[in-house]
This record gives sequence, C-alpha cells and structure tokens, in this order.
Amino acid sequence: MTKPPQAGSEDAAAAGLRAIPEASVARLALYLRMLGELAEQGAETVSSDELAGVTGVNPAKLRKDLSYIGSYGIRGVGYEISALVRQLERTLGLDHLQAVALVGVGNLGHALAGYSGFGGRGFPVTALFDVDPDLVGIHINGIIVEHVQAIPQICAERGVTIGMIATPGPAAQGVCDLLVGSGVRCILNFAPVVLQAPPEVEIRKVDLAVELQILAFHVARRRLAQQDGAVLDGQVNGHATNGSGGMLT
Amino acid sequence: MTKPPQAGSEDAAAAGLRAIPEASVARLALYLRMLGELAEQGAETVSSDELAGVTGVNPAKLRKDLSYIGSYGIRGVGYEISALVRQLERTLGLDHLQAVALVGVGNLGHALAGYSGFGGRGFPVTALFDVDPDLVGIHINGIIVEHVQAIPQICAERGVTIGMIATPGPAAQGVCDLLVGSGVRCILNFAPVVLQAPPEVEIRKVDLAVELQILAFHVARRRLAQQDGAVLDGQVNGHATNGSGGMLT
DNA sequence: GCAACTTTGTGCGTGCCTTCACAAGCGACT
DNA sequence: AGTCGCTTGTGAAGGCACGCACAAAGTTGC
Repeated sequence: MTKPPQAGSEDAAAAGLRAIPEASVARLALYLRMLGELAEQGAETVSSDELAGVTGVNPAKLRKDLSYIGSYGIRGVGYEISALVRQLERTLGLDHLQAVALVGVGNLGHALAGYSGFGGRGFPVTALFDVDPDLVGIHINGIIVEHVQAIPQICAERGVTIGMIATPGPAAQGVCDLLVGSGVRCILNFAPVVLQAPPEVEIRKVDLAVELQILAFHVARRRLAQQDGAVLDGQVNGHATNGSGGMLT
Repeated sequence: MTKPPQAGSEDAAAAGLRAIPEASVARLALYLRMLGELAEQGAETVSSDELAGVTGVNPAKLRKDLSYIGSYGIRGVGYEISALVRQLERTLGLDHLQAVALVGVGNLGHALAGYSGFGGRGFPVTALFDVDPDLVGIHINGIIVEHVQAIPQICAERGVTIGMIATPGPAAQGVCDLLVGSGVRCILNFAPVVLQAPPEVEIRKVDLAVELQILAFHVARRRLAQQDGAVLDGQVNGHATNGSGGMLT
C-alpha cells in the first residue's frame, strides 16, 4: 500500500544510512522482536538458519536483510544477539524515543491507547485527541484526552514524531492535515480512507476490513476450487520449520 | 508478509476463477469500498482515472487489476459502478456471508468485536472466545463470550470460515491450532508471533508494533539525512498521484 | 599448525509486479 | 453515415525482490 521508493542518495550511503528496501525494513522489525525473545531465553548468538526458522523467513533473505545494516555476523558462529539488537535499534530509530500522538479515542482508538505493545517497545503514546466532548478530558493510561484543535500546540510541545489516526473515515483527512501542519511527518492510518498528503509525509495504512476481504477471497477461491474438483493446493506459508519455539500456552 | 501462492489451476481458470496476483486482490478490496462511496454520492459510472485518483493507484495498474475479474468497462465511458461492484463482491467472496470468530477479548479484541466496519461489510462477528473467567459469559454486541475450549464445537455449529486472533503472544499458537483443528482455513493474526500452520491455511498478520517501527525508521532516516546536510529531498513516497481527485473532506 | 566443518555474505538467475504506451472500441456531434 | 475524442484493455519493457548456490572467513579438533 505504501509505495516502494527508489530510495537512497549517494551521500546518504556514505553515512551509516544505506538504501534499505522497504520490504526489508518490515522484516528487520520482526527480527528485532524475535531476537528480544531469544535473548530473554538466555541465548547469546543465533545463526541465520535459527532466526529464519523462528521468523518464517528464508535464511538467505534474512542474511541479505542484515547485510543492509552492516556485517555484524561471525562466520562459523552466527550473530551476537546483543550487538545485533543494538544495531537494529539504531537503524530503526529506536535509540531515540518516538513520541506518538493518537487521534480518535473511540472504539479502536481506546484499545490502541491501552495497548501495552507500544509503550513497551519505545513508542510511548504521548498525546490523545478526540472531538467528542464526552471523551475530551478523561484519562486513559494516565494521559488526558485533549480536543483535536489542540493538536498543533501539543504536538509541538511534546515533540510528537508519529501520528496515529483512528477516527471515523470522514474525519481522517482533516486530522491528517492538522498533524502534517504540526510538523508530523509519519502517520499510521486506521481510518478506511486514502489520505492525501505532501510527498515528504510517510503514510502507512492498516485497513482491517480490507484484510478480512482478502481472506474472504481465499475462502471463496477454496470453495470454487472444491466445486471444480480441481486439485489446486494452497501452499501459502512455505515454512514448516517448527524448529525451536513450540511456545504453547 | 503473506507469501504469494503459485495460484490457480487450469480448470480453475476455466471457471470464473482466474489466477489473481495477491497484490491485486488487496487493491480490489480497496476499489470496492471506494466504489461504494461513489455510488452513495450518486455516481453511476467511473473512469479508471477517477477511481485511480481516489484510491491512490496508478490508472494502468487499476485497469489491469480489473481485467483480472473480467472486462466490465465500456470504452469511451468508463465502468458502470453497480455492475462492477457486483462483480467485485462475487470475486471477493462477499456474496456469501463469512462467519468470523474472534479469539481474545482483551484490550484490542474488545475493540475489534465492537468495530462496526466488520458486520457492516459482510463479516458478522459470530463467535467470541477467551480464557479469562471474568470475560467468559459477558455479552459484547449481543454475542456471548465463550471459553476457548468450546472453539471446535461452536465453530462447527456456526460455520465459521475466518478466525481472528487477538490474544497475547504466547497464547496465539495454541489458539491457532485449535482453529485449524476446527476446520478454519483463514486466519487474521494480531498477536506478535509468527504462527505455524499447515500450508493450506491462509494466514495474514497485522503487527501494530512493526508498523510503528517502520515509521520510526523513516523518522530516523529523515533525521540522519538532515544531519548530513545532504540534499536527499523527500522522495520517499513516489506518490504524486494527486492527479484528478482533490477530494477534500 | 593443518584439516574439516560451520556459517556468513553476496553474485546471479528467475519470476512477479508495475508502468508505459498504444491499438481497439464506443459514444457524441455534425 | 462519418469523424473526432475519450477510455478501456493489453503487449512489452523495466525494476524489484526472492532464493539458490558458492566463495570467503572463522572455529573446532587433532
């Protein structure tokens, strides 16, 4: 949904800042989390094969992904987890805290505000906004919900770098404009709308209804295929590597 | 994240069931929603350029996407919206209702259960599950929360075709196994875990922390680029598709 | 110190997706 | 009826990503 940039400039490459494919960045974040879990279990090194097994990624692809952030592996041994984690965090910008603003504290927004997976991972939700007078003023997780009008002021005060939009569809574009006007350059959009913004603003979209429709398509495909009596196996997920983490409850 | 299957069989192609690229399916769902909005505004036809503007997609790509489901456009005019919507719904399997089961009625799960975007779009949430005794038995939107143990029985009774997992990470794999054992073949996973399942099961993952980390990467990249004093203007997004639709709210 | 084994890093072929550009088709106007 | 303008549908080219397979590099054992 987000567009693949023809990223990178030469000067940028000279710094530690290489042109990393968008698809790889998404996986790097995944590696980082799994490395965290491995570290908790007491591991000090991982091989690309192990980590690939846990993350469901092809080992070669994984190594190539890691090579984008520099060579931190030891041949014959694997990767030292702590060093790799540090480097990943640096690359993903987690060495600086990212203040997150959440706009729209309705059904979904309320859940996002309370989601522990954010604050625990370096993304403290720093500001909450809504238009509903019944919501403005209440506390969620210790944060006061402010009125949307206060976005410019508060975002500036608290150094917000990432905005999340969880409003109803029709309100989303207006909120987006407000955020962009306040200097926010990265937005995560949950509203079912395609946002328009200047090209320097990075927008990612999470569309739950679309996700379900994609699955519904597969259900339908399967049903039709069965009616046909055609073979048509699914083979979606490739990886049967049950290797390390059984991880039952 | 989900792997592109080497979809399609010849018999399947003979029926209305063509091999549609995974990436296209995702966009088809998007087109469908936007068409719905256009129809509400009273439009009867759209050109590929208009629809492309609204959805932020390249017009040629859009036409190719639509060509996968058959040619329903009229040259010189555009697409008749009602016919196109019908065909899209058929392709995406929305002509049959999809019963959805949601496992994990915690923070996020509760929000998902109450999200009107699902039921309103042909995805009635038909069953809710959790392990927490405080939650089992309560009603959400008129649905009783059942214990996870009841998954096999209830999924069979209610003909569940799609499962959503919104449990904490460690519980997710167990729930996944239960769902798969109950005949569910399509799963939407919100838990921060890579699920292992047989290849015939289609799994999609929505990972909120990863989404934020991807954005954080862009924040970091931007900061580093600025420190460099390098030129490196925005050009992250390609996305200049402001072409036709100003489409302000 | 040498040999055998392990694991990383990467060059390269392959296939999918995107995008351009144009011919074919349809309607409107004269 | 004929012409003109507009829009679809698609062939072909380019780019990106994936994954194989191998050389380079390090470790362990003798």
